[in-house]
Amino acid sequence: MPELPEVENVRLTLQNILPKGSRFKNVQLNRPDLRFPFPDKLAEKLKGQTLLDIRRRAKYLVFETEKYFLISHLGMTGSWRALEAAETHDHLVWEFENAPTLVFNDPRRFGFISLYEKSVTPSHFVDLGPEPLSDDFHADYLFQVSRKKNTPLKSFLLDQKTVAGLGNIYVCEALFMSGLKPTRKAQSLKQVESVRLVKAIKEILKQAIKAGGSTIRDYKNAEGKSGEFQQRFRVYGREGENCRKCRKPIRMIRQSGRSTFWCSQCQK
DNA sequence: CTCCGATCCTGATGGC
DNA sequence: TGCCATCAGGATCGGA
Repeated sequence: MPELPEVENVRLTLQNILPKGSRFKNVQLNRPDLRFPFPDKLAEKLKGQTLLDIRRRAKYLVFETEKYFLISHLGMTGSWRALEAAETHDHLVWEFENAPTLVFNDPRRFGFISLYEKSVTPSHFVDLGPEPLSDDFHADYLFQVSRKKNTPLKSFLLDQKTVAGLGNIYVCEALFMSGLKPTRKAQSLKQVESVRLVKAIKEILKQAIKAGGSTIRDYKNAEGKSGEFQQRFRVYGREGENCRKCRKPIRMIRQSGRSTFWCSQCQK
């Protein structure tokens, strides 16, 4: 489900729901695990903790309390939302002293929650590449890390070590916007092309964040609102439809088990 | 080390 | 209507 723009919108809406200083009153686990077991003694540890900030790194949400970084990954179908009252079949329920109850639900259970003392760097973050919207992500960087990479551009950009936060939708859209063919080897990237590609990635992500992310099927932010960016897709999910630029039919191929959508006329 | 396929899991959808 | 196959926004693991 959620790539960087969706997770960023979940973060923004969570910030509206939970003011800084909200204190955990009760934590209820309705099953022992999601993708991984819930952290040991999660409920006991969180009770009484005060929420200091809600951040995002790549596709991870980071809840900061006095003692902990609590990491939430949404997998494909994970969602946070505010509830008026408790009593629910959701997987995780958080009650606060002075804020609405928050629930996490994840039908496919590819998401997870983990908890770290603040002195520890969460293991999920160790091998992550730069944030795509930060100054650390620039054309020289992308050009350098693409040298000797024999993998297709598509897989290269999906790899969170290259740049952290892109998923299937935004990789397809960024490759279209920059006019690059998804099957090309990463090492074939020219310097001028890496400039175009970095610009396209930043542009697409900014537009998508502003549009509230993309809702293909069931994505909603924490306030229950769907995204709008799917209305502006140029290639994703448009197999057989005409390219908005050249009118040639959009193609779909399979790369590393994922669908790739692209235009054979516009992308070289 | 690099790269790819298989895998975790449920639910929605389309063909017969 | 019912049943089965296919597909899905992600990340990790193991083998080639």
